[in-house]
Amino acid sequence: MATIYEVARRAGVSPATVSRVFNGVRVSEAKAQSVRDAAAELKFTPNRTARTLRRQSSEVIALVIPDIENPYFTELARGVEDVAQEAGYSVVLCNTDEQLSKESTYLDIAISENMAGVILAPASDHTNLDDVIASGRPVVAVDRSTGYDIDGVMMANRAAGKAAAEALVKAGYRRIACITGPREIETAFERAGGWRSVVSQLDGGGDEDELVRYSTFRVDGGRAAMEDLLALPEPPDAVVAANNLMGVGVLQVLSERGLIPPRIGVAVVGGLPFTTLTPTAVTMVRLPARHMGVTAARMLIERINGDVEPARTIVLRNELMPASYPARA
Amino acid sequence: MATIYEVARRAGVSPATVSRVFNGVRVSEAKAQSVRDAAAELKFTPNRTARTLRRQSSEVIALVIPDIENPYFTELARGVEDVAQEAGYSVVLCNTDEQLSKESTYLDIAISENMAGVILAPASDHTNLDDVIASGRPVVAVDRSTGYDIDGVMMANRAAGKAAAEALVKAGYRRIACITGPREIETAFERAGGWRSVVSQLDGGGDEDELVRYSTFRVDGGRAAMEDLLALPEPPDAVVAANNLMGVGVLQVLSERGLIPPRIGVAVVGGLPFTTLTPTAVTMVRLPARHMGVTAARMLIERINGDVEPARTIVLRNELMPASYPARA
DNA sequence: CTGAAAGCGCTAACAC
DNA sequence: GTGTTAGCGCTTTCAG
Repeated sequence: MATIYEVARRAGVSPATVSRVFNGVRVSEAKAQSVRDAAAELKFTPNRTARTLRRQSSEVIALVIPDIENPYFTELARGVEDVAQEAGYSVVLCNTDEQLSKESTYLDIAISENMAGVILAPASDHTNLDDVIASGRPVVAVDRSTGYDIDGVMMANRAAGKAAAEALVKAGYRRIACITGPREIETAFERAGGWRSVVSQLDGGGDEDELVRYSTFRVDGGRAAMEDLLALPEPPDAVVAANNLMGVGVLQVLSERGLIPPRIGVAVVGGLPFTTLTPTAVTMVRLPARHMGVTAARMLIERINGDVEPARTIVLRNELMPASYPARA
Repeated sequence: MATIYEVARRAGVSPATVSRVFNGVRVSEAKAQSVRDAAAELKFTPNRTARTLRRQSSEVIALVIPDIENPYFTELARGVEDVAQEAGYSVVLCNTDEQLSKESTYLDIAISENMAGVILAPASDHTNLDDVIASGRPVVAVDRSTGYDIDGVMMANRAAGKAAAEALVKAGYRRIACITGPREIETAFERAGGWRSVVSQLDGGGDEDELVRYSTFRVDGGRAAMEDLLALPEPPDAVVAANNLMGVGVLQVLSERGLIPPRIGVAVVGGLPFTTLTPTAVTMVRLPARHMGVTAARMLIERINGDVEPARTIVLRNELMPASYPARA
């Protein structure tokens, strides 16, 4: 790879001038042109590593997410990417697998690679951000909050859980279970909280603990929990799935057993990705994942550009897509 | 962030010794210990940017894929990631959106960030790898080939298309269409080729051009093509979808029109991700995406470690999951 | 085994 | 406007 020095020699200018041309600093048109020509002939591309070392900051931002195979997070990633690209940043995607150790490795890398900033969907509420914050890099939390005083973009999780449960109540179900993610994950806990606030008002209130299941935020987690609920002496007549993948798992189990909605009521928080034959009798509470990514990326870039306002948290509204029920059985 | 010099001073040794400790070069145990202590007290983390600049190579590998929202590619990414992590590399994921311009930007970045290597699923067969190859970085192609003499891991695409079509023939269908991706994408073309080799043998052979559709490798692409086929004066009685997302689109359209398989036969190359209620009457030709990622990552790491054998291409076998048909109508 | 010192490629004062 | 120069933090000869 050619360096700035070779370009400079060929163009008959100093290395500094070459640097200026590539950084949009004013240079006489004649010299600028000969630099561009020389650069083209040598196929010169500025070495980002050197630039980063010198500037103490790179043009890449880290997006750290817990599950790259979850379409919710890839949609989020698209949002981040589109905004970042626009602003001249590239995005590196880091998958933590919900593990604190992987998360902390990636955070270290973000620091030691001098990345411009990080957008983080924390693996748990024990995530340690001391170092990255001490390093001065801006961090924005997405999807889940952190306990630190930093920017964040969240979903209205409680409201989403509530809306899901209410839709089922309105449809006439009375024994409504909830399948959610691990207690340590805020979104899981909050969505279940929304559900709880609804079912505790029902006639049969008081059964909540019997009807909630904490599992993994994945398809198999939803499956296992649903099977468990069906094995109850008095199984539920409806269920709220607290995320998209769990919703898929729930529907898989139900359809295997011929309990297709509305036989058993189903509401899911999040969309059902790539569905082919979804029963229309499923309520969805759509979460604007892409929008969350866009918003977070914009905030981060403002911070990178020197914004020093106090930390903000933005809560995104979700959208209820009520089930349409077929003629009543 | 502390530097190697501060650690050195505190430990009473030279910077070189600190460097040695962090690079596993032999140093007397006494000094090593005091370096470790000093580093811990100062919370020292080696600056990767500086190391990269000096070494002319970083510990990150680029994975460049055309669609991060396609579960096929995220599954591939997981495979890559697991192997890379194991070997001490981190993976940065770059999404090209099937656009050559984005692809070439990311390739440039990989070079100018001195990345250790790149795994690339080319956006088209016009992908230009001159620069990255000239830079000496190893490149492994996945999913699609490149026209360059480099390592690659591919699916048996023709065989997959053939198997899909054959399964439909065996099930008794005779007018079998094919919905595939853009002609410029090798996998699209090859899978269609497999289908063609089967249907051209049928009684009604000769209709192939009428029954093939080239569209985008996405859900809406599959939808549009399926609708188009159904509008034919003599619509097909079955269809091969050349990738997972197109398969989803096809099934969506069919189920909206009450043409659920086996009313119309469907075979899809790739899995149907996150399905809830898939008719059992759908044939799938499973593609081992994760395995492709694992294999590619291993090859790349061997190259990074100095392997100079001639380029190899590995073709992965797919797995036919035949439809199970309900009692005949 | 250890230290001194050069330099990876670039940018940003600082002088002119 | 432009050139000179001093590092950014690290690794790696080269001596000792």
